[in-house]
Amino acid sequence: MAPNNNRETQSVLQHWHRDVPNDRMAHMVRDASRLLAKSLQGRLADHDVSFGHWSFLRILWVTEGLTQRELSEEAGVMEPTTFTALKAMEAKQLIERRHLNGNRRKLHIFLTDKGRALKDVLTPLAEDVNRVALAGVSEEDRTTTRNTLLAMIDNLAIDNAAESKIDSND
Amino acid sequence: MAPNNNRETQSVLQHWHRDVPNDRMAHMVRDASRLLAKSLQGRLADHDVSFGHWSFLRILWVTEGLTQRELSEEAGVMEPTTFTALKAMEAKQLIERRHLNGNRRKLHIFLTDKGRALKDVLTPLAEDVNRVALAGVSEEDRTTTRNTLLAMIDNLAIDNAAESKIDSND
DNA sequence: CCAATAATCTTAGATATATAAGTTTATTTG
DNA sequence: CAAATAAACTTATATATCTAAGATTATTGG
Repeated sequence: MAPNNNRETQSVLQHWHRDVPNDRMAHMVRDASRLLAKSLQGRLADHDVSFGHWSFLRILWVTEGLTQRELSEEAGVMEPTTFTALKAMEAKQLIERRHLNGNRRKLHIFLTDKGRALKDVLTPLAEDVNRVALAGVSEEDRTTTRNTLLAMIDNLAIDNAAESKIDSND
Repeated sequence: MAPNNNRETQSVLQHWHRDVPNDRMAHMVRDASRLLAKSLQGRLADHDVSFGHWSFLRILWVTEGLTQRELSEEAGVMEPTTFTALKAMEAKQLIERRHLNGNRRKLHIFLTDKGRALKDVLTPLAEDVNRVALAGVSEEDRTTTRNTLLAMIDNLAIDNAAESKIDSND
């Protein structure tokens, strides 16, 4: 069936089903991350929302009025990333950027009605991707995996902080 | 200790330690993936090798002479990505691109001595990152996590193939 | 209160990735 | 065997991300 695309699919599967060296967790995480992004992206594209914009919308649906810096921290990306995304989102009239209380440094971000309305449309798409991705995985294994990922995130955050400390010791 | 950087570190940790919704595995995978990349990148930078180049070197250390297309499949990336990386790697004299047997279409990739010699230098760095990332995680949990990731990769590869099939039905 | 410092946003430029479309070369088939 | 098709590489362009450095505005300490 469908001899057309699927070259990529096949090769990813082949790759991981051959031999997975015991010390290469990083590759699996990377592959999974790319595929997750692609799956969500495909669904979001139907609503003219990019993957990057979605990650900020998601935060704003919970809390409006955060500054760009706060949004960066919440999203776990650097400020220029946030800046670029928010400028584009402003142009698309998903958000507004406003100075509050006469503070001309901080920029607070608010959703437009359009941006707010997307919540009910897009949230199910992300849930769908998670559901598809985890099909056939037991609740117990999901929990274990979540804990492992959490441990990795902790370990690596510390490692990266240590690295950048060394760098600045020149 | 070091009140300088660590803002990022702190926020990533805070973020994940607050509340992890049951249906948001995707975010953890994405965060872990970014941090893994950053950790390795920091180590590779000392040897003037980028993260992208490393992923091709790694394949070539096992098998030289693959075509660009084969390398793309093995690395799990699209051909333009491979093309750009390999051109840069050729310029850095890490690889050579050669036509074989008079076939002027396929380009086969071979390591230079310089590229080959990097294996013993860089491999430990990747192993180091994996070791750091997984510190404190039991062998059993690692296996479970690997299996979950493998299931996710399988599920998503199928999902993406289905999506692109729908797209081409216009 | 004002000069130094810090915070915040912005700009510039790099890397890693993708999709879409173009070019060249091989292969297949009427 | 020549035209059509397919394979492989390349170019163009876009998105998501980063680091480094610049500009502006607040805050703080003498």
